[in-house]
This record gives sequence, C-alpha cells and structure tokens, in this order.
Amino acid sequence: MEVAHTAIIGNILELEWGKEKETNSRQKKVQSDSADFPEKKLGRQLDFTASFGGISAVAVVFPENPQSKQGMDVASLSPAAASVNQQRQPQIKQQVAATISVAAGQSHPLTTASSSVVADEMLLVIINADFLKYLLHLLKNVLFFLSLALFRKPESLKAKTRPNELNDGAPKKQKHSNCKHSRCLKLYCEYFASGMYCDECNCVNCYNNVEYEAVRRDSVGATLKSNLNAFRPKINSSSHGAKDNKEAGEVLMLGKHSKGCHCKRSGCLRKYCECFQANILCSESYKCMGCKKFKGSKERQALFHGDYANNMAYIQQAANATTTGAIGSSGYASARVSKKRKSQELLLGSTAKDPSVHRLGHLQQTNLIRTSIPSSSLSSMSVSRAGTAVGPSKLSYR
DNA sequence: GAGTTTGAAACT
DNA sequence: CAGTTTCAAACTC
Repeated sequence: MEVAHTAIIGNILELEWGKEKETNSRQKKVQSDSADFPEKKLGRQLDFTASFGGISAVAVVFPENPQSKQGMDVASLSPAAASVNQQRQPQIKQQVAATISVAAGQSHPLTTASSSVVADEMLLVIINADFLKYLLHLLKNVLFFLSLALFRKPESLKAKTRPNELNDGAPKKQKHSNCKHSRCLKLYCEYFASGMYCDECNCVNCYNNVEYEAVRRDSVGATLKSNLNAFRPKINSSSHGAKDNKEAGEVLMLGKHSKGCHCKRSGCLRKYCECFQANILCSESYKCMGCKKFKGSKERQALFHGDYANNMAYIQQAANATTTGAIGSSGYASARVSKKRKSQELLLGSTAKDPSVHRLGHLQQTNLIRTSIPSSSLSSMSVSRAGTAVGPSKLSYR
C-alpha cells in the first residue's frame, strides 16, 4: 500500500510538473489582460506561483484558513490568477482521486465521499512535496551561485586579511600596492605575497597578472624554493578566536606570528610592526627590541585610551627611550639585545654600551627611562597615562 | 607630495 | 646563520 502511495504521489507530481509550463503560459495570458499590475512584477509573481503549482492550491485546500500567508499572497496577486487556481482545484482533485482509484484497483471515476477525503489528504501531501521540491531547486541555485562566487576568484577571501591591515574588525578600504622595483614578483608585494594577482594596483612594471603568468609561476617557484611557507599566512589565528577585552575596550587577537617580528625602534606599537598590524601580542620568542606590545604594557594600553595624538606622543616617547638606551624597559628584548648591539651602538650613547644595561631588571630599566627622558617629557608622559588632554609633544624618538 | 623611517624580504 | 642591501609601506613635515 505504501509503495502504491508513493507511486501515486510520484505520478501526480510528474503530472503537475509537466503541466507547469502550460499553466504558466496560461496564467501569463490571463494576467497580461489585467491592466492593474505592471507586467514585470506580474511576471515574477506568476513565475513564483507557477513554479510552486500547489502553493496557490494551499488556499484552496484550506479555505477555512484564509489567513494563511500563501493563500493571502495568491489572492492578492491577481483576481484572475486566483480564479484560474480555483478553476484548477476540481481538476487536480479529480486527478488525485483517479490515480488513487487506479492504484486501488477501482473503477474510474471515483465518486464516494471517502475517496474525496483521501484525495484532499493526498493533495496536501502533493503540495508539501511540491513545495519541498521547489525549495530544493532554490537551494541548488543558491549553492551554484555561491560556488561561482567562491571559486571564480578564491583570492577574494584572502583579501579580507591583508597582511598589512589592522585586524581590528573594522571594514578596511581597499588598498593598492605601489611596487616599483620588484615587478610585483617578490614578497614585498602584498598581492603576490597573498597569492593574488594584482588588482587595480599602481605598480610599475607589474608582472603579477595573467599576462605574465609564466614569469609569475617561475617567481612563485623560486620563492617557494627558498621558503616553503612563503605564501602561508604569517599570522596563525588561535582556534579560540579573538578575545574581547572589554575592560580595555579592545579586541585582542590570540594569534601568533609564525616567525615573530624583529622590530628595533618602533616598540612594536606602530604599523611597521607586523604583530601590531595583526593586533597580536608579542611573544617572548620574538626578536623584537624594546617591545611594548605585551600583556599589561601601559604603552600598549595607551593606544586604547584617550585621544590618538596623546597616545602617539606617548608611544614616541617610549620608543625614544628605547633608542636612547633603555631597551626592554618592560619588554622581552632585554636578554637578546647583545646580538643587535653592533647596530645599536651606532645610534646609542655610552649608556647603551654598558652591557649591564641589558641585564637590568624591569624596575631598574624603568628607572633608566626616567633618567634618560627630560623631566618635562616625563610629566607629559604621566599626564598622557592619565588620559588628560595635552597638546602633542614635539619630542621625537629620532 | 616629497622626503624620511622602518622592518620584512632578499641577497651575500 | 649573520650581516647587508633592497624594497615598499608607514610616517613626518
């Protein structure tokens, strides 16, 4: 019986879907006669109802439920369309009843009241099946267009996390690279580095496009040869995602830089620093000097409080302290500084030449900053910390 | 907008 | 691997 039931539904579905085209054209003809609705709008609505076939019948099957959304929609489409649907009701019902009786081995036509009830129920099943079939069809279309959008230009996804953009969640303006000497075939070029073709870039002699695909491929090969991970994201986002530090009013990424930054003068608090750009904290294993981008750093927190000018002044002063010998005032670099001393000594005074400076503890180094910075600067620093409005300091870390 | 500074990438 | 140079972006004026 269940097999017969399924067969009936399939049979009727086939019947109805086969009629779809004919019904569609017929309804279009009816509606084109109506001057009350714009043709374009009607077309869309007609397509909708025609595709469903049974949607309009819902209003027919449930006449006691006139508030049914589908029913109301159909009724509001066009009186002519509703009329056609109502005219179709006995036909569909008759088809159902006929199919039932054939499946049950009865003579045709079926005229008993019970068969009519069964036909009503069957109609409901058909409507639901019809609707589901249409939903499936819609879903397929959506998936198709989605796949088109994703695979036609997969790079578009990568573009969301450009290496040189702050990852603070705010929408970023599309930037264009300006390579002049690398032909956009080195990792200097952010497009090349992220595996993209250059898109509306301002580059000179750009080879990072389809036209120079062969050259580009060679360059990719050469780059990969020297570094297998060259095109992998440098920031490995933590599986825990972003940590929302509400107290500090910032969104902190829990990711990690694959190689770590090597900043010397920026304190890792400027956009030169890749960790700063990715909004991640520096780790002890990074080779940055005078790092101020660690948990609990007042310099870093200053970025998220008060006005920007004050914060930048404060950061500059902190960086200034770094370059004038107080490396690693509270950062991670104190133990590593010796490696870079040769270059630093060119810039630093006698204080920096004293190896003991690099072994100073946190407090001692903080004191060193205080002594290496003019008292006027110190006062502005403390004011900046308090977040009071003070004009931007003219002091530079240069 | 030009010039300078910066740090990553490339090179030696 | 370390030091140096090149490069393009960030930054200053």
